[in-house]
Amino acid sequence: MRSENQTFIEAARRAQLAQCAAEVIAEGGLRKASMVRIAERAGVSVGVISYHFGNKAGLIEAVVGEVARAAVELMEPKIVSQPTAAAGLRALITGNLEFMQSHPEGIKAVLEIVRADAGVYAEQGAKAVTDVQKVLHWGQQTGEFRAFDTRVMAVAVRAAIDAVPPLITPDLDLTAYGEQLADLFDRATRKEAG
Amino acid sequence: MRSENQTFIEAARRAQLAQCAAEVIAEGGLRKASMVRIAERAGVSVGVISYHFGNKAGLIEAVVGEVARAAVELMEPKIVSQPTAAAGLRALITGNLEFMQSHPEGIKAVLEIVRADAGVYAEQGAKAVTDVQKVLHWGQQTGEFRAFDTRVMAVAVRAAIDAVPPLITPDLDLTAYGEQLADLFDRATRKEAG
Amino acid sequence: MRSENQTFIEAARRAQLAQCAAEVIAEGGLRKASMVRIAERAGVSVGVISYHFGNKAGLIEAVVGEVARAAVELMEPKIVSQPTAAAGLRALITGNLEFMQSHPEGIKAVLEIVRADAGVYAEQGAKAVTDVQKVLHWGQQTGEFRAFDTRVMAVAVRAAIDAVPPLITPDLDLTAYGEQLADLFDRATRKEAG
Amino acid sequence: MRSENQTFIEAARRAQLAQCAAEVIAEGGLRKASMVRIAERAGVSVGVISYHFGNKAGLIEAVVGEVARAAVELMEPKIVSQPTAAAGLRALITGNLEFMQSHPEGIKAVLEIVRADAGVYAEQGAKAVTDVQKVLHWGQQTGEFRAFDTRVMAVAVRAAIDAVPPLITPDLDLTAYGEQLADLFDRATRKEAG
DNA sequence: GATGAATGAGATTTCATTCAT
DNA sequence: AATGAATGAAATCTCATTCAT
Repeated sequence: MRSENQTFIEAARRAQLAQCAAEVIAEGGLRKASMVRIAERAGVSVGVISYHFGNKAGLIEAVVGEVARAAVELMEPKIVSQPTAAAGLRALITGNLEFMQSHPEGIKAVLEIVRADAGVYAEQGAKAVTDVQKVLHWGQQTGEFRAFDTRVMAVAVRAAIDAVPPLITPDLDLTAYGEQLADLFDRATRKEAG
Repeated sequence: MRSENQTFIEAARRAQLAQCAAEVIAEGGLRKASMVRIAERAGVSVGVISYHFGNKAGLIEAVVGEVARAAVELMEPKIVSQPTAAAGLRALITGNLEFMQSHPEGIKAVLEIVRADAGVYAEQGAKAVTDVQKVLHWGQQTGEFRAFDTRVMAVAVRAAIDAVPPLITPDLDLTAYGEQLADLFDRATRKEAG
Repeated sequence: MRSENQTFIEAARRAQLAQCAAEVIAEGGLRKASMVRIAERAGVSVGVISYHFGNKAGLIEAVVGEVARAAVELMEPKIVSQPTAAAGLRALITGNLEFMQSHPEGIKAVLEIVRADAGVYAEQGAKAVTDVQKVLHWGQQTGEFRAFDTRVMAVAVRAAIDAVPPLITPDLDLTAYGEQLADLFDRATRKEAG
Repeated sequence: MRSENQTFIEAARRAQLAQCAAEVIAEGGLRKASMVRIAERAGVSVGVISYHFGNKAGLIEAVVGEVARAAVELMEPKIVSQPTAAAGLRALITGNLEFMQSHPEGIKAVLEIVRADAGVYAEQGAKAVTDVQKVLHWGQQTGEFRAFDTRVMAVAVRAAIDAVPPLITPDLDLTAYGEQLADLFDRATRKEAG
């Protein structure tokens, strides 16, 4: 019971610190997100971060991990439950934008991180593309989608989605944006006379 | 003849240093592109960079400036000479990819810079989008293009293009990639039964 | 007890570093007083200074602040408690020299700083003169002092005082020096046949 | 004839460069007076300074030398030709201020230099004081002056004079200032019932 | 578990000086 | 004589990391 409690506290602490880190990164970019600033935001001293995450890389990894986990959790069921590939692609796009709505700092931070440490996160970046590619293959095999290079299309979808976070303002209607983007790629992928 | 010669040497040195900077940035990202590394690549001492560009910001500006100038020079005439907006959009996309073919390090470096110093280059980034938007407006006014949010579409076009440089390898056929991308946005923009 | 202790350590460290800085500046001038030299004198690494004072300007400010506070504390009551302006002027002069006796490095350092960063400390320099000027006005209004340009006199008093620190040696009798200087300005200011 | 001509050009060049250096130092202080800035002011390249003066120290020395020579030339005859020590002291003070009138940049520059490199110019500084002291001794021996510590008085005179250059503005009446200062020290030095 | 003082490496910038042309 | 490109040292500042308490 004691260790469970401790583990719980530990997990909560890690989540809190990761959240603070995400906020700081989202606001000022990765370069300005020093350990001191993150610690200040969390109201703790720098040593705490080292204690919980080993080093800065560990913290960054945790930020990415938390957001990725939440993203997959939210979006995956929505996509795979769709009856058609076209609906799956639409769900993928709108699901991503919904996620941005609910986790704007998290997604901004992760994009900052992935872009700055492209080398380290190459694998994650590649997976983000192949996940899209799977849906595209699905649609080509069912005959819903026309013939096109799935990699080119997947990269474009991914890029179009990842371009959104920096545009987010209180005024931006992400639902409408998602519909526009989904229409865009619906037309780009489907066979001629839908 | 003497001063011309000296000006020539000066210009050559600047070009050489800017080229080295672009290479280092393209390879390792902006964060790892310290003055020391750039100077080492060029085979000179760090002071030389300060001497020619004043400071690091001056060097970075020079890199961006050179690439931007070359890019506009190559692409603008191609786009504006097109008879239709659809052809203009295709030219914009394929022109960009052609430019990447000839200046891969330059374009990689500039994208790194613009993303890392988003604040400083916000204007340039916005212009890159509005330039696309102009072509889209043109097509909507001639009736070639369907109704869509031009900002969403322009951002997607720009993002799809800017996603390419990191993918470049000796094996990648940029011409084919360009045709695929142009087809993608051709279908995404045109009226139903073209 | 713990936090008080820590605050105490922090304050002691700051005072120690400010003292070391003052010594180094007093000995070799501000130009030679690099962070490295000051840190060496204190037996710590350079980063410690940034840690405690933010940057070099912060350290310098601290040196000036400490000395100025101590100087005002020591001298102000002595001057304002005098019954006549003549006695006030004498107290001002001898008080300054007494302070030099007890804080020779501090006063040397501050004079170095104020002279080197004339622009930054223009206000402080001006105040040092107007403080003298006030006493002179007082004497002219009570009729103790003859008519003279109080600015010229005040500048001369201030300059004569500030010229002393570089002359300080173990042999120099500052009390006698103070009496001589006070006599000088007593005669310079008073009405003809006192 | 050739070498004389060359020597003449050489001397003119040196004087011009020293003048430019004095101006730059007077305007921005010694710290901002880099070789590049001085060379720019003179419209030549940095190498020229090294060529003519060996190094920066040589240039600085030349600046001090030129001003000192001009000052002595102007003031010495005025002082020694006075019939009384009191008149001599007055001439010393007003002569110095007249010199500031005609060579404001030179005198500002020299004061900057002497203060910054106090160690190097200790001798010159000492001489400036003993020159005053000689006049004071003279007055004490003739009985014009009262008994006082000539060193204290001389330092005060020198300090009061050297405090003036930073105060110079187009509005400041240096002649009036000189009279005030001369009156001050006249009263400070003379016997009781003048 | 937490603190925060201290370290030391790395980056930029400035500058006097040198030297080939 | 003059130029100006290049060097190399010195200085400041920022930070991730470590460690005694």
